[in-house]
Order: sequence, then C-alpha cells, then structure tokens
Amino acid sequence: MRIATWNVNSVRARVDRVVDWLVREKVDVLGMQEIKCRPDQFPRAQFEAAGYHLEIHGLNQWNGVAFASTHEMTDVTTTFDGMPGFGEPVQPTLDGTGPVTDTNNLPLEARALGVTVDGLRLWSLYVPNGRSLDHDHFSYKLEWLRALHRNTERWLTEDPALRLALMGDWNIAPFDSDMGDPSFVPGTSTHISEPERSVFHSFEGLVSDAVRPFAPEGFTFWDYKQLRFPRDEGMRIDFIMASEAFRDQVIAAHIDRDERKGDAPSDHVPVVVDLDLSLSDHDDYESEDDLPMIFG
DNA sequence: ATGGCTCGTTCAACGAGA
Repeated sequence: MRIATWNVNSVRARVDRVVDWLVREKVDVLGMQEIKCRPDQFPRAQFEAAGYHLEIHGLNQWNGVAFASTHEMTDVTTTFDGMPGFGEPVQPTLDGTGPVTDTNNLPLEARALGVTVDGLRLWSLYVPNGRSLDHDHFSYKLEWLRALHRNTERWLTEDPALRLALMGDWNIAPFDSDMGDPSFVPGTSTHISEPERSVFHSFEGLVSDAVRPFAPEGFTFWDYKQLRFPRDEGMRIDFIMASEAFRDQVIAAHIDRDERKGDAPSDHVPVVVDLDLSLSDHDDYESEDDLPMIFG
C-alpha cells in the first residue's frame, strides 16, 4: 500500500500533474494540502475518472486539505480538540451555517482532515506558516501544534496499537540539515526557531518520521524565487510522522524530487511511504523470549 | 534595501505563501 502527502499549491492549477502522478506512481492514498478551493470548486471528475474517492475540506481560496484514495475512507473529521482559529473574531451561528469558531470566536481554518483507511488513521495537515517571529500567526502556529500534540497523546493512550500517520506540510525544518535556503536566518526566521523545533521534537515518542530512515537526505520544498531549485537551496518541511504500529509496516519511503521539475510544478514535492499491511506487529524481544512461538 | 515567483480574486494590485 502506497501512501503519500503533497502540498499541491492549488489543486485546480495542478490537477493534471497530480492525477498523472497518482496513476503513474500507483498511489493508493494521497493527503493534499493547499488545495486553495472549496469542495464545490474541486476538480473531482479527473480524480474520479482515475479511480479515486475524495474527501475535501476547503473554506475559501486559502489553505484547504483533501484526501484522494482508491480505498474507502471512513471517520472523516476536520478538527481536533482545542484547535485554535485565526483572524477576526466572529460570532458562531446556532444553525451551523456560519463559520466554525474556537472558544475565542476566531474562525477555524481548513488545515486538518482525518480519515480512516484500511484501519490506518491518516491526517492531512497544513500547519500554519507563522509569517514572522513577532506575528500573531506565529503564536497561532505554536498553539495549533500544541493542540495537535495533546490530541495525539490522547489517541495513542486510548489505543497504543493505533496505526497513526500525521502527514503534511509541517512548516518546520527540524534539523539544521533540513534548511538549505539562505534567506532563512537563525534567530530571525520562522521554520528554524527554537520554539518551533521544540514543539516538533515534542512529538517524538508519540510519532516519528517514517521517511527519514529510508531517505536521510533531501528537501521537500524549494521557493519559486531566486533559482532555489536549480541551486538545491530547499527545505525539508513535509513529513509523515507515524506511530510505532504504523512504522512497523513501512517497507520503503522516498521523496519524489522529480515532481519539482517540468511545467508548472508545485513548490513542494510528494513524500511517499510504502506499507506491507500483512506484516505482523513489531517483535517484542522480551515477549519473544518469554513466549515461544506456537504454530497452529 | 528591495525584490525576486506563483496562485486566487478578479482586471489591478494585493494577500499569502516559506
């Protein structure tokens, strides 16, 4: 089973490339970010003609997340507990027709979509950018991630065997080697600051990077400006962070750098994991010693 | 010091991205 995440930077501008890639690479499930449209504007026909079901969460021209899957998707959710909103305060409407807000009456954005596929719990996540260290968007970014962390902790406490993947554009370069764009300066830039890296690393122990063991090098984003791609001055900010039970079934992973080439690419490339769902649970050496295998 | 690209909205610049 092949699962991928891709910040497509407008699904309407990129639909041909995205669907071509899905078919060519035989991808079973794709989590997309920055679809930049509402569900009624989503180019459904091309995905469906290629055999994909869709789940779409988009409110306007900003953000937006979606899943395309050849397998059935269930338990679709667009928020997690305590997810903060951003922007001008608005009053929520009782009939549910207006914007959904947080406890401060700030509108929730379309940045998260959870689905269950073949028993795998998958999230397509578009973490807020932060904009600058002194911007309201930066504290929003940190609080959004802290809320996600609290939920992740709860999900895995309730079910330690949950096969969970938090995949998407995390908008953080967690290690120095993940930042190759010289316009990002330590101490003054987002994506590499101590609080961002700290909250990213706080997820370790709950989920960890399912791709890096198979792809230790490589960026997932290159700015459109200043020849960043030809110079390979990119950033690694797109991750599939997975629980241990999920990682036990991962047999390969890669970053599809070639998707940054050619006509009208997204500025991000797909990040891919391959799973063997028939693999049994990770061997626990203690229990293996204690309990000899019994063949029925 | 500034802009550099790209997209959506909508036709002229601007917000947002990272």
